[in-house]
Amino acid sequence: MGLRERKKQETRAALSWAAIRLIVARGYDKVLVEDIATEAGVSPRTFNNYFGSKAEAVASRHLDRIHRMADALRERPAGEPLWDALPPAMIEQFRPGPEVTSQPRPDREEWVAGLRLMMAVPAIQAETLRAGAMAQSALAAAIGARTGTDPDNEMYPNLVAATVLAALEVANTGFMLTKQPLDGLIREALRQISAGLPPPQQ
Amino acid sequence: MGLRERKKQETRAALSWAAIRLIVARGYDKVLVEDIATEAGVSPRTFNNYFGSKAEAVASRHLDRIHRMADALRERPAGEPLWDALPPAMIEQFRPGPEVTSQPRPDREEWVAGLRLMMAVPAIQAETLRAGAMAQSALAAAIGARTGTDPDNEMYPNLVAATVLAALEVANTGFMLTKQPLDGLIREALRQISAGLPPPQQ
DNA sequence: CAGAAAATTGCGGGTCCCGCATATTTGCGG
DNA sequence: CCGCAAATATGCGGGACCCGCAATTTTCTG
Repeated sequence: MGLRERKKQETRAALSWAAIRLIVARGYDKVLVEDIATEAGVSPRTFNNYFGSKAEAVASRHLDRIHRMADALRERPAGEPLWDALPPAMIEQFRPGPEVTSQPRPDREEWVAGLRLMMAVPAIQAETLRAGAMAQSALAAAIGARTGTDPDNEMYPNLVAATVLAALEVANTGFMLTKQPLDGLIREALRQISAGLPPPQQ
Repeated sequence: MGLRERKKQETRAALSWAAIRLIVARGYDKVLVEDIATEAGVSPRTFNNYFGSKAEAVASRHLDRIHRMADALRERPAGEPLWDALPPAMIEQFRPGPEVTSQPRPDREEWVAGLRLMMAVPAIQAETLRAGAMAQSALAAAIGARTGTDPDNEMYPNLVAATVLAALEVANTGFMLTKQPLDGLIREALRQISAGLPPPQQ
C-alpha cells in the first residue's frame, strides 16, 4: 500500500471518528456535515467523497471492526475449532485504539448516554446494520476458509456469518441496556448459538 | 379498530406498494416522493407524515411481514416445538396478497430484475435491515411467549429472534442470486441453525 | 348536529447529496 | 531533480429531501 492509499484511510478514519465524537457530544441533528469536515480538516465536499451521509460515516467504524474480525479469524491457530476461534477473534476488536486513549477521556457516563442517543437515531441504526451486511461477505469468506466451504455455492458460511453478526448485535443491545460487560455477552450468545438455541428446560 | 385506524393502514399500505411498484419499474432515483404520493392519491406532504423517506416506505412491507410472522407464531398449535412452528409461520407470510394478484401481472423476469436493482440501493438495504430490527422485539415477544422466557430479562428469545431474521435474510439473498424456491431455503437455514451450525464433516 | 379530535395539506427553509469543472497534490520515469 | 500523468481535493450549483408550523378538511363522539 502506497502513501496515497494510507493517507486516504487516515482521512476516512478521521472523518468517521470526528462524526462520532461530535454527534455523541451534541446530538445527531445539531451536527452538520460542515462541522465534521472542519473537525477533520477537509472541505465539506470532500466529506461526501468518502461517505454518502453522516450516518454512513458513523457506521464505518463498525464496518472496519467486522473486517478486522474476519482477519483475526483467519489468524487463529489452524487446528482450533470454529466456535472456539470466534469469540476471541471478535472480542479482540473492541479494545480501544490510540485515537480513544490519547484523547482527554470524556466523562464515562456522559459518553455512554450520548452513545445511546446516537444509536437511537433511525438513520444510524439503519446504516450500522447495513455496515454489518456489507462486511458479512468478508466474514463468510474467512469462515469458509476455516471450514472448507465455499460462500458462493453453499449456504453454510454465509449463514454462520449472518448468525454471528446477529449475536453481536444482540450482545451490543444488551450492553447498552444492562451495562453488563460486552465480552461476556458475546461469549454467551455464541455459546447458545453453537448449542442450537434449544428452548430452556423442556 | 375504528374506521379511522383502518383507513390509515390502507393509506400506508397504498403508499408503500406504490413506492415499490414505481421504483421496481423505473429505478430508485427516477421516482420522486411526489410521484409516489400522486400514485397513492395523497399530497406529497402526507407521504412524509407516514414515512420518513422513500426507503422507509419500501421497507415497511418487510416490517409488516415480520409482524405477521410473530402473530402466526403465536397461533401455532400449543404443543408444537418452537423449531417446528417457525418454518410454517414464516413461509406463510410470503403468499402474494390481493394487491399483487389483482394487478395485471408484469413480466416475471422484468420484475425480479427490477427488484434486484431496487435491493441494491444502499438506502433500501439499510432501511430493510432496520425494519427487521424494529420488528425483532415483536418476534422476540412471541418466541418468549412460546418458550416461557422473558425478553426483558433474558437473552434467549432476543437471540432466537435475531438469528431467525438473519436466516431469513440469507435465504432471501440466496433466492435473489440462485432463484431457488424461497421456502426451501428458509427451511434449510432454520434446520442448520437449530442443529447448532456444526462445521461439515469433521 | 355541534364540538372535539385527528388527519391532510400547503408553505417555507435548512440541509443534504451529487455532478461537473477546476485546482492541487502525489507518484513515477527520465 | 524535474516535469508529466493520475489521483485527489475543492468550489459551485441545483434538485430533492425532510420537517416544523399553521390552516383546512375530515371523522368521531355524545
